[in-house]
Amino acid sequence: MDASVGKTEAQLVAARREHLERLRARSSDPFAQTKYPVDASAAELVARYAFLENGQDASAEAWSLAGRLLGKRTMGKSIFGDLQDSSGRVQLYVRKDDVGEASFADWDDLERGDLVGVRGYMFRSKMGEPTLHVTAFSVLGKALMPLPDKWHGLQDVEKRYRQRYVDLIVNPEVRDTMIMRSRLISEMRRFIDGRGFYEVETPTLLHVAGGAAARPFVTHCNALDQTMQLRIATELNLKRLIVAGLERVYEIGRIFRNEGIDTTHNPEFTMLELYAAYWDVSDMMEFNEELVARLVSVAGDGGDELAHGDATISFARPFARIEYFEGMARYSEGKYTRDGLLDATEAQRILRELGLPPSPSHGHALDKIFERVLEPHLTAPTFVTGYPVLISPLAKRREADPALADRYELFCAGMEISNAFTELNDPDDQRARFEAQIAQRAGGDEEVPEPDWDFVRALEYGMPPTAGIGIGIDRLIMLLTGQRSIRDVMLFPLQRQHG
RNA sequence: GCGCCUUUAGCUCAGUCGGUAGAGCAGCGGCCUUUUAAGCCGUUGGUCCCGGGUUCGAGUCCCGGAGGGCGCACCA
Repeated sequence: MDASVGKTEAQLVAARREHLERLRARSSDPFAQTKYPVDASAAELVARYAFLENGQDASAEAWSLAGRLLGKRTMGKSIFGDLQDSSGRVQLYVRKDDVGEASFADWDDLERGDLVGVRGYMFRSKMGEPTLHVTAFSVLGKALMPLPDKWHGLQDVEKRYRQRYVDLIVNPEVRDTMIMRSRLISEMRRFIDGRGFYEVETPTLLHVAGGAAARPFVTHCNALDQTMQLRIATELNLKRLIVAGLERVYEIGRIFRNEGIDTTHNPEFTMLELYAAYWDVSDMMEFNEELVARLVSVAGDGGDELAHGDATISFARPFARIEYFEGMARYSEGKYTRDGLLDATEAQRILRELGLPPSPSHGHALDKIFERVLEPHLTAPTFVTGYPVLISPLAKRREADPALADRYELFCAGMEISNAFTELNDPDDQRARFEAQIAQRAGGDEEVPEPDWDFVRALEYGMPPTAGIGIGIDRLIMLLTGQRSIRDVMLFPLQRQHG
């Protein structure tokens, strides 16, 4: 806890401790409670009794619910309160006549933030508010810390991230977003499981973090007395499982990349990777389109559109498709052609022309040009297909055009949503591409991973033709919930430790 | 790493030209048995992010530092 508690805050805490002692003195010790029989939720009750007219009650049916008291309006011998549980909020009404003098006195020592269990029946107040008329209650916990402003909630962004529990208590929109995230991931699993995939877990601690271009976090394993790296992708281990014959596998898990932090990057984030033996990239594209359409429907209340800023994005299928080099040419008025981009010297010249710094490698240059030239135009969901092999070290070549990989990326709102390809399963080609990466590393591109030679050996045992996909879950949730910062779709985003 | 913005009561925020700290909510004491940002009366509460400097005097101006946000750079 924060050691520097201000005087005002200390007084507020002291007052709450006095209330606690008074409750204990009347043998209603909040912290002595172990459980409470709950048979309803706030949202359920409000929905179930929607038919009640103003002033009408349903006193024949009693319900018990529990949650946090978020408001208290004392009117002499009666009290209105607001109870919040995980489903939402419902108003409470307590009368001295109903609960008795001794019990009513407990409410003097209850305040915003406390945890209560209540039993009673529903009615609709004169003003039309669905309300639980409380006939009995228990104090289930005491908040010793004062909650933020009841109207403005918690606005201080830093405190919201550092003390997310407070943010979630008082800011309903934050709760809604996090609950929607959970529902969307759950729906994603249901969709995938329904197609015969096994969910698997592969190691987070690795000797060589591969499968992507990123700097890893480095740590040390005491038992082995060896340096370890945190994974930057799950790709290579999942493909080992394809070699092993599991045929359809996926993992939803944390990935760690020791790089910058901004509105679309957090050092640890959640990735879905999925591999299907005997599929090719076009099977994956269809799967991807269906999955995204399904999630849009969940997030968008059954529709196929999502609000994005002031605009609306349609996810009506089929999504747009454009070839990588076609797109580059189109959005450069024909200046950046396939031949030019595939020439390392010309690619560096284009970088200069765009005012970008020189790249440590040809592949890096292509990515920079793509981000500048094409990506900003990809607002509607669009599959960009046919990536150059030189930036696709793990993808299979197109048979008809060996400079290109059978790969696509799905973009939306200027953000990369997924990356998929027919997997390279020729061990000799894979070994050659790893060797090319060693040269890139030597050339100064520190993002290029160290080769994982055991992965080549795995391919030497034979991997069936396979398609794979990676989806950055956090960015997808941002898109689906209309959040502008990755921190607003993560429960506990990374913050610098206080000095 | 660079630039801009920001940090005042538990929370949300004012604070003019440099003149010695304000409001609402919360809390505390009252009144009130259908209110809902309840209302009415009274009232407590401050490391103005930290450290220097200028000044008779700094929340305010200057320098340095820290946290946070945004943008750029970085980041498949």
